Amino acid sequence: MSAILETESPKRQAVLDAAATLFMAHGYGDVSMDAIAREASVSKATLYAHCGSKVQLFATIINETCRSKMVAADVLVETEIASTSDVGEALRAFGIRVTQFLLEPTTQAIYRVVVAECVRFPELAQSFYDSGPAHFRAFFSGWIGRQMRAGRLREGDPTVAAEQFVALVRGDIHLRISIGLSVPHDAAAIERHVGDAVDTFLRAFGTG
Amino acid sequence: MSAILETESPKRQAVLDAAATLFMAHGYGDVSMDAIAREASVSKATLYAHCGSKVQLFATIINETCRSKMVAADVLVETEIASTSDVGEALRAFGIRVTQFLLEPTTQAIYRVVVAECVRFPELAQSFYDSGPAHFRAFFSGWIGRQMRAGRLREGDPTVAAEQFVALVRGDIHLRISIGLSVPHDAAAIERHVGDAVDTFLRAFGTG
DNA sequence: GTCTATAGAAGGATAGAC
DNA sequence: GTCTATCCTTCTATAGAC
Repeated sequence: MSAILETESPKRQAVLDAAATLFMAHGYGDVSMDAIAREASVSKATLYAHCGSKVQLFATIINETCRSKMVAADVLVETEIASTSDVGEALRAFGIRVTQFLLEPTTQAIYRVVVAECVRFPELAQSFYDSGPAHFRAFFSGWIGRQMRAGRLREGDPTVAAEQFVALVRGDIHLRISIGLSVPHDAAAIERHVGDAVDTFLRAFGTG
Repeated sequence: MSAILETESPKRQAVLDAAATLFMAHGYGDVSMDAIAREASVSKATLYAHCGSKVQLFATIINETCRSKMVAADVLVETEIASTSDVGEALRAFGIRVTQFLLEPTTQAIYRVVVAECVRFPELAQSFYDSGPAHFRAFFSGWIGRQMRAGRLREGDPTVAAEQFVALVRGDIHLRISIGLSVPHDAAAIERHVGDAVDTFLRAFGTG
C-alpha cells in the first residue's frame, strides 16, 4: 500500500500511508483517527493539521487508490491485448490479466470499501465505476469492435460482447472474493477457468 | 422487511423487525442499540433482555434474512424452470427471475451487508454463500446436466455451464447494484438483457 | 509544525425499581 | 418483563504550550 499519493512532507506521507493501509483493511467506520495517528507515529493534532477531517482523508485515500490502481491495470491490459493478432490468444491473455487483477488483495479491498461505504459516500461509487470498470470496458469494447469489423469476430454489439466476456471471466470468482471466501489462484486453475470462458465466448462470437 | 422471524412476544417481534430494517439499511457499525430500541419503541434494557448482545442480534437477523430470502427464491425458480420443455424458453424465464431477484432491494441489502461485514463475521459469508449462490447453482447445474443428457444441450461440464449462464445474466448488473448505482429495471430492458445472455449461451451450448 | 491534554458527544451494556 | 438512570469506554475534534 506504498506511496499512493506522493508528497514532500515525510509526516504527511506517513499519514497518507497509514490511512491507506487501515482504511483499505477495515473500511471507514472501524478505523479511528487515533489508530491512524498511532500507525503513522504522529500525534492526532498533526494528523488533523494535514488531513482536515476523517471524511476528507477517507475520500482522498479512496479516490487516489482507485485512480492509481485502475490506471496501472489499464496500461497492463492495453499492452497485453495488442501484442498478438490471434483473437483467441489475445482473449486468453486478457482474461488471465483480468483474473489476476481480481485476485489482487488491493482490488478486493477497494471494492469492499466502496460497497460498504456507497451509502455514506455515493460520489465515491460513481468515480470508482467510471475510472474502473466503465473505462476498462470502453477500451475493451473498442478492441472487440475492431475485431468484428476485421472479420475475426462475428458482427454484433461490441459493448454487449465485451460485457459478456468480462462476465464469463469474472464468473463466480468476484462474488466469492468479495465476501472473503477463498478462490483457487494457482496458475493451472486460472488458465482452466479462463480457457472455459474463452471457449464459450468463441463458440458464440467466433468465425471459425 | 416484515416478519423475518416469527415469535410469540410482540415486544420481541418489534425488536427483530426494527433490527432487521436498520441493519439491512445501514449495516452493522452504523446502527446503534439506541436506534434499534427507539425504532422498536422499547427500552434498551428490554432490547438486551431479548437479544443478548449487538453481535448476537446481528447474526440472528442476517442468517434468518438470508435463509428466508434464499428459500423463497429457490422455490420460485424451481417452478419456473420446470414449467416448459423448450430449453430457450426455460432459460429465458429463469434468467428473468434471476435478474428480478438481483434487482430486489432486499437482495442488494443482504449482499452489501455480507460484503461489509465479512471480515468481522466470516462465518456469515460462508453461510450466505452456501444457502444462496451455491445451493442455487447446485440445483441449476442439475437441470443443465439433464438437458445435456437429453440431447437438448451440447455435452460438457454442467457446473461450468451453469456458472457461465448465471455470469452472463448477472453481467454488469450485479456490480453496479452492489455499489448503489442505478440499473435499468423496466421489463423491456430486462428482457433485452436476458435475451442477449440466452443468445450467447445457446450459441455456445445449443444443439441447433 | 508538532506535541499533550482535554472537551464534548455517542455508543454498548447493566443495576435497580416496579 | 419492562422501564429509567447511569457507568465506562471510545470516538472526533480542538485548545494551548513549545
